[in-house]
Amino acid sequence: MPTMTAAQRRAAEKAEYDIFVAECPSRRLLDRMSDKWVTLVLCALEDEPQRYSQLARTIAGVSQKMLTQTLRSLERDGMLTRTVTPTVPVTVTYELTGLGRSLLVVFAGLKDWAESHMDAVLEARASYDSQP
Amino acid sequence: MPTMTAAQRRAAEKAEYDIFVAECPSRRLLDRMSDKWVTLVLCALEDEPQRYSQLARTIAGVSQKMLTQTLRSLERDGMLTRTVTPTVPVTVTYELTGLGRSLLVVFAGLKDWAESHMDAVLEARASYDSQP
DNA sequence: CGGAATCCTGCCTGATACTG
DNA sequence: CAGTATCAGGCAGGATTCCG
Repeated sequence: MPTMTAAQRRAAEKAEYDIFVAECPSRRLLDRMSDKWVTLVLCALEDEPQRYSQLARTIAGVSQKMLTQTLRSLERDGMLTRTVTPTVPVTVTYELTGLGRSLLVVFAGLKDWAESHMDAVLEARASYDSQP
Repeated sequence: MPTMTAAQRRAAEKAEYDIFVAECPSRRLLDRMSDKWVTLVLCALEDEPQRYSQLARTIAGVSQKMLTQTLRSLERDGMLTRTVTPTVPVTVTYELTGLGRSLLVVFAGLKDWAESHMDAVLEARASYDSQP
């Protein structure tokens, strides 16, 4: 439904850029960043620009379809640049932009958290599962 | 599944806690944290414990199914506690644990990024779309 | 109120084949 | 090498109904 209810419109006006409003661009952004492949692609490009096939190898388990789709959307959002070098065969290089790099900083925090708190999570999970 | 294949065990030994290995617990954690509802639930519980119906109202657009599913998984992972008060009708309260609160700090960074870089993304997107 | 159970739809995703 | 196109399936996720 393209129209908003009165309640939705009221909420939108009241708190612009509210992450809890589904229609808010900031929420859309959050949804996009929540994409599992987005995180991995950005992390893979952290140190240096990479070619398509390199990315495919680094990110184990991704299909070409998803990799291409993710790269396109990230390019569209200004997170990375796509450079085609007309060699034979053609060479395509992906590189983070400043914007993408700034997001990477946030993701780095996420990654650090995952690696340092994983034990606690596994413990909690085991404890939960052992209960009737 | 308690058992690992030889290949999985080899991968686990070779690069422990490698985010790019699909079988790695840290990757699993990342996948889970990438869940869009997880982010929103944790943000909703930031200030104070909330009841089920309060959460459903705060997080616009979530179905009961997804809300319940997300809450269960977060409880299992030790991110929040579920307290049942036997009133009539029953009252269920969800509250962040220390672990959950530590993750919230990371998410806060994500939220800030989304709200402060949204304009740049929208600009990049418009520029991308205007090209042939 | 706070779910659990059920059914059903769609799009996410993988596999395969083809192009430049 | 770096994709695009197509097909097919599986499961995420929504809507609905019922229960303690």
